[in-house]
Amino acid sequence: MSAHNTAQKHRLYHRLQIAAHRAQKAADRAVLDAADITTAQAAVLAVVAANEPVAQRTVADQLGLNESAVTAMVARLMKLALLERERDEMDARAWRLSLSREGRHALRRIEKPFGGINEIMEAALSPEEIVQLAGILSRLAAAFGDEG
Amino acid sequence: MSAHNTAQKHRLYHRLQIAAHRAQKAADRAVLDAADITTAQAAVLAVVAANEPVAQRTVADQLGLNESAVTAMVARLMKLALLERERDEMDARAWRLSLSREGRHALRRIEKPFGGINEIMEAALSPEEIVQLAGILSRLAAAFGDEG
DNA sequence: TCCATAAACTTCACATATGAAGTAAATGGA
DNA sequence: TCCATTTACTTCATATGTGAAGTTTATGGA
Repeated sequence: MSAHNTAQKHRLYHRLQIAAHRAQKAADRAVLDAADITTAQAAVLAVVAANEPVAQRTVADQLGLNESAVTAMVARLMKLALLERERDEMDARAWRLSLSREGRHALRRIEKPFGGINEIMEAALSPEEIVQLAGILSRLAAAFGDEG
Repeated sequence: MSAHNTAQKHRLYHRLQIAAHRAQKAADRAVLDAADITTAQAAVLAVVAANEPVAQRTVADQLGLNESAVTAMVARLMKLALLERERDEMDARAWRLSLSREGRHALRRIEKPFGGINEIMEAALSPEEIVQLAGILSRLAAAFGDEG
C-alpha cells in the first residue's frame, strides 16, 4: 500500500465498475429496443464497419477481447444475418468479415438511441469534465495494459 | 443529438467500458492469484461482511445486480464454503447471509493484491484527478439510475 | 378474516466473457 | 527443403450477467 492510498480511499475500482455496469445496462436497453441487438454486438459491428474486410484477430485487438469471445460473437451475428465472412485468400487461416445489408441497417438504427446515452452523460457532466474523463479513462486503459 | 455532442466526440461510453473491462481483467488475475476467488465474488463477500447478516436482496441493491445474479453467486460461494446462510426467522422468504471463517480469510488475502490495483491507478493519475474521477463516476452512476 | 398485491427468492433460456487445449496454416531459419 | 515456432481460429468448461416466469411468504385494507 502507498503512503496516501487515495485510490483506495475513494474506492475507485469499485466506482468504475459500478458506473460502467450501469451505463451498459442503460445502453443495452436503449439499443435492444431500437435494433434488437446488444451493445456488445453493436461494438463488433462498428469495428467491422470501420475496418472492412477484417480478420477476427483485429476485432479482438480493437475491443480488448480474446479470440474465443470473438468466435462466439461472430457466430451469433452471422446467425442474425448481420455479418458475413469469407476466407482470406492470402491466408487460409483467417476470415474476412464484412457487414451485411441488415448489419449496416442495424448500425444506423442504433445511432439515435446511442446518442441518448451520450446525452445522459453530457447532462451529468460539464464539457470540461467530459474532456478530462476521456483523457483519464484512456490513461487508465493504458495503465492496465494492452497485453491482454 | 445535442448541439455539441462532446460525449460522442470523445467516445466516452466506449472508453468507459474499455477502461472498466481492462481494470477488471487485471484485478481478476491479481485476486485469483492470491485467494482463488474472482473480483465479483470478492465484491459479494465485502458487502456481506459490511452488512452481516444480510438478505440477498440487499446484496443485489448494493452491487446493482438483479436477484437471479445473486442467487447464482451465493450458490457458488457456498459451494466454495466461503459463505453461510440461514433462514430469517422474522421472514421465511429471506435468508441471512454471513461469512464463514474461510470467507473472512479470503477477504483478508485479497487486500494486498487489490492494493496493487489501486497503486496502478494512483500511478496513472494525479491525486487531484483521482478525487475528480471518483466524483464523476458517482454522478454517472446516479445519472444512469438506481432503478435497475 | 380473506384476498389482492407486493416482496424474496429460484429457475430457465440466453448472451457475454475468460483461459486452456486443440487444429491447421504460415513463416523463418538451419 | 524441412522443421520448430508462431499465428488465426475453434472448442470446451466455467463464471457472470439479464429478464421473464414461477413459488412461497408477507402485508394491508375491505
